[in-house]
Amino acid sequence: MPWGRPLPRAFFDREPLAVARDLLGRVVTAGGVSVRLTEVEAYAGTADPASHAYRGPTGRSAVMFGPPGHLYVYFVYGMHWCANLVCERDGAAAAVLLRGGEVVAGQELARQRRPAVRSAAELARGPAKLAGVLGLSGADTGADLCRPGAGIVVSAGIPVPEAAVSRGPRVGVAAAGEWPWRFWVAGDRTVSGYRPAARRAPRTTAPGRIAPGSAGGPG
DNA sequence: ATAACGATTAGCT
DNA sequence: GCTAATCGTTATA
Repeated sequence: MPWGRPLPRAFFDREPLAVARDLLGRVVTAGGVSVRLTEVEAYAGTADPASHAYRGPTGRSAVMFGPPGHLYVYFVYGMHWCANLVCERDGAAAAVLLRGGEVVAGQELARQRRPAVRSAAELARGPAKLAGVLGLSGADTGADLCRPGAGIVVSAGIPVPEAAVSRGPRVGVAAAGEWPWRFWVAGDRTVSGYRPAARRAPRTTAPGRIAPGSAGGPG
């Protein structure tokens, strides 16, 4: 592998802010494609209103409560997958969302997986595109990235010096959106643009209607 | 059982 | 810049 040794589990067994900052420049390899990370976001489990783990373990967030160095892939907007790396000790529920990066190997495969993309810089710009070019989906949740011979790995890559690291609020996050827990490589074209949380559309259906079948359905 | 919503993207103006 | 697409997860009844 040309991207150096896979990162040890101890790398992920730290608070998410430290892991997120140190993930910049590292290389994620999966499904025949490698991406060098340029943009990530930290999520801090039960202490973080924006985290999927905020309200305690559920079927979806269970893997976040497990040991570090595992993959958490979730489905959103009815069509996209986004990939996280679980951090902190077993029992804590922190994770880092992979938001952007540069495709450094397997570009042809990546193009096949994202036919709509026009430029190389755009291939893995945005969390769903990044997970998409790597071929990740819910089936990969729970994968152990630190096991010898793992099919999905995070390699040492080339760490980013402090002077090149920028930090600011997380993208598209309503609750606790102002927390500056997003890290990116300053000026890099593979970093997605900032977007505040989407405004909710006004209600179109009147509230308080009685659902059909609610009175006398099958037991 | 059911409504509301989402850590987004692509396509169009 | 604006918004349709599309469905699993969650909270609530």
